[in-house]
Amino acid sequence: MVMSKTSSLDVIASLCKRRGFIFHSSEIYGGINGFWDYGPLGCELKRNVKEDWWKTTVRNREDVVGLDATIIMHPAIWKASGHLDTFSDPMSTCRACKRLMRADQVWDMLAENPTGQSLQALLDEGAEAGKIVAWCKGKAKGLAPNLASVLDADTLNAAFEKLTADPASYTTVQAVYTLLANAKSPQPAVVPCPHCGGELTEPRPFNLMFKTVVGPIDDPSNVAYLRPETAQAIFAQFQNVLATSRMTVPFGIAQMGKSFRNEVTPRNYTFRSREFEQMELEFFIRPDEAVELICGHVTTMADKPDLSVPQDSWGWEVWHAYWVEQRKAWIVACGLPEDSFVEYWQKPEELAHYARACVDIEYNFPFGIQELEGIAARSDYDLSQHQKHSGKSMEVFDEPLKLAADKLDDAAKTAFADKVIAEWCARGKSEDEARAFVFKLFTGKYVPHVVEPSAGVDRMMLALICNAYEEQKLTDDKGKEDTRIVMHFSPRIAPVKVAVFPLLKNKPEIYNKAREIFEHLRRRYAAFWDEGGAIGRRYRRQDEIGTPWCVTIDFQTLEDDTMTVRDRDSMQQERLTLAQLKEKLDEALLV
RNA sequence: GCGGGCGUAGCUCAAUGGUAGAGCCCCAGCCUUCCAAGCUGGUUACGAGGGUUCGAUUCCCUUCGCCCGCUCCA
Repeated sequence: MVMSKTSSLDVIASLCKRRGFIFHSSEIYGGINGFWDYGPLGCELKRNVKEDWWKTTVRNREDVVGLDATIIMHPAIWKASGHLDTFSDPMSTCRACKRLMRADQVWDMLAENPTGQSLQALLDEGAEAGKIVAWCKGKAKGLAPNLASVLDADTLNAAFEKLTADPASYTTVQAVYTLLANAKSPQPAVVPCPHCGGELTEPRPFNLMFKTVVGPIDDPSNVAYLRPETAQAIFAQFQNVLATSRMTVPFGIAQMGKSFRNEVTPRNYTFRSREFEQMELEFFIRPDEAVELICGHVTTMADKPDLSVPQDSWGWEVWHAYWVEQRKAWIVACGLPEDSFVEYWQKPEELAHYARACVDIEYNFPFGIQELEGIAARSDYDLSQHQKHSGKSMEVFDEPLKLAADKLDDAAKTAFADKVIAEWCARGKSEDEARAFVFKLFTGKYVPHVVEPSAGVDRMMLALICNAYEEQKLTDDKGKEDTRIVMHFSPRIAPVKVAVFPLLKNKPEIYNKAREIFEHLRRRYAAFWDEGGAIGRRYRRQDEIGTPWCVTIDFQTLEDDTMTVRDRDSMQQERLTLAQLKEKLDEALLV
């Protein structure tokens, strides 16, 4: 058997369409970029992935509860989270060198690049018009070749006249650079590209969040956004969940649902879609200082802890590592082999300013190694932001912490406070901030920290589909070659679990017995009935959609109630009774 | 958003300034005692809009989508 695992995305996309996994959204109207629909099999697969995640993350645990919040929320949430600022920068493109850049960063970029620094040096020497002209005729040809004064002698002359007539107006790099681009141009002045001197387009709003209007009046005061991530609702509803779920820190809140991002470049099939679905968990933990007060010490990764069962003494670092392991275990359970993905620990300089650590789980897609899921240790950033912006307390009261603090005498408290203040100051925080935090801690209160495993449903599905796809070259007994396409989905996520065939459809006794068995099985498992064509063809059809087992009812079934159970991957057959078959399925499918 | 390439049936691909064809898939029927067998019949396409032309799937323009690169990426 010759196997081929390296398949292009085109071949996979073609199968997905042919068999009803994935369609392009709005296809009859020409499609719409960055939006994809799941067909009959795709939606079963998606449902299975989500249910498996939910069961593993929420139902099978005692320390995680769920939330299902709205997609449209108060716009202040996105102000507090930082999305409104970071997702909506006006962008300009250079007409000459085609670079895209944030309009508000143009002058900073110039100041930091060789062109700006070269000009600054000229100004520092006391910029005379003649020197600037010489610069345009010399150095600038390499640094800013598309600058109007470099390209065009008339513009350069006009610039010279203005520099000579009014030197006081041209004392900054920005003023001179702008003049060199605009000396002869009609109004309005253009902004020159910091990279090449070419003309930038007008800044265009580049909103990565989808905007909408709440209520019938289309007015800026009614603007709201489709959420760019599901996580923020969890923070916004944190106190409600805490108050009603009878949970205490450490515990988690999970949510699955649609999110929307106006991606610059939707690319790579469903990988980067504008409408996508997330599975996010916010797992709230005690700050390390609280752990220390309660347990007397904080377990870190240096202690090489056993990560299988959570412990009270774990600090954020261990909790983070724990969730990385949990998430990897789930991914493997869904059918992605351990060696098909990599765990990438972001380097300190790559981390967002509030993040303490972030691990990307990356899968080796046909188009490259790309992120499936991220597990971030986000400190108390999110809850603190919402506390600040909403004015509502995001603190919890931690009884064991209060009891532990009460046992300390004043001297011990002072010593502890001094230690924490020193640590905080070493991390660049203010002494006042640290003191306030410790004071709260002694009363049993703090804003919880959070570890956030955030996975993309669609990315997971794409990885599962890519991983499952295989073309096998088979040679039969007579030496005839044949290609078998198999989707090796794990039974847990396979869209159809079991297919039922009557060996012959024109023999009523077999047919009726098969229907009876099918009706029995379908009530418990996603089952599929197929009576069309030869038996081999029916097996191959199921291979292509990844059905793990096919059962065939034949004459022997009528005698001893056994049926042929054919395994997708090995193509081996065995005879089982209905009870034995159910046992086999239950064992493989239990999450 | 820019540059380049590409859009013909569900899929993979032909041909053509003058009625668009194949293989596979799919559907119905016959046949069939375990791996895409056979026979009969059937559905389905020039991405969209405009222009040139007696006539455009073919030439031109616009648009939409896909692919590659650039750019961007809490």
